[in-house]
Amino acid sequence: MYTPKLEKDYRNPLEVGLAFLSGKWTTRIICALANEQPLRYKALKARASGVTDAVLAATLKDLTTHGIIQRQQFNEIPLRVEYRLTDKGTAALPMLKSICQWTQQYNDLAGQVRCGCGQDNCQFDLPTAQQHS
Amino acid sequence: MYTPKLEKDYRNPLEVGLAFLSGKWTTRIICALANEQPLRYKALKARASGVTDAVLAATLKDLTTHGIIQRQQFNEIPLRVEYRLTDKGTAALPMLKSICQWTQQYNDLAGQVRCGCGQDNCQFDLPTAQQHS
DNA sequence: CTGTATCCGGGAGGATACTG
DNA sequence: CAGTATCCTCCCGGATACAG
Repeated sequence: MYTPKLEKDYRNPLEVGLAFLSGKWTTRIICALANEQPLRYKALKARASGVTDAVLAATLKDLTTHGIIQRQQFNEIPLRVEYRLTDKGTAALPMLKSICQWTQQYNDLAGQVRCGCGQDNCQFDLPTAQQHS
Repeated sequence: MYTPKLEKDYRNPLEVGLAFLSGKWTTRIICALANEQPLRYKALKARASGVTDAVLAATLKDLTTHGIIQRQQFNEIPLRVEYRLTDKGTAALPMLKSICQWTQQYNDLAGQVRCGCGQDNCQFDLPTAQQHS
């Protein structure tokens, strides 16, 4: 189990918000859930390609703790767990969108970056610049 | 000098944009410049209280490289350097604002976090929740 | 005054093995 | 199926000393 030693030094809400999104897999999970809900653990792992169980589980727990996603467990055999965005998580989407747009508007990223979540309608999978201009 | 060994794995513009803002002092410098322009090196250091020269210089160079701030050097004795936001940097402010608002709306941060930039009119110094509701 | 060079610690994130 | 336990690597950010 990981427990931080040093205290964070947040000086305004902006930094707190940024900290929520700073995890390597955080936005990828939000992205996946924004396109398809609910998703099971295994489905999330497939969409966040490259993540290991240890890191995925930690990220999901973190997002759940912060109230961005919701965990629903069904005690079946085999075990089934479904994740979906909370209202807070859904409310974050326009914010993420604005970051995405700013980046595209001021950088030449044409064709260089794709979401890779595997969903054709992924709203963060925007390969061409100025798509939203 | 620091040179990264592993390549970053950006999958969409969102992650690229987030990476710009991920430095510990990045938003603090943008915040300070948003309230007062131009600012000299020493003034920036005072406003981003706690930063060391090595880290401040690295952050400024990074922001300059990414076209978010502009560096103007006057070859006087003693040396004078002024920093200000570029158009790209200014365009980032609404985006930062949206992050700030989302955080405040969905978290109880009343009185807990302040910018500390020392400017009375700092637009990121928002101590009470729902200030923008 | 405005930085750079160098060294260093801590922690996020990853690999692997194992479990209810 | 859906995780946890443990160990480990890599690099960001900080301290200090020094330079143009």
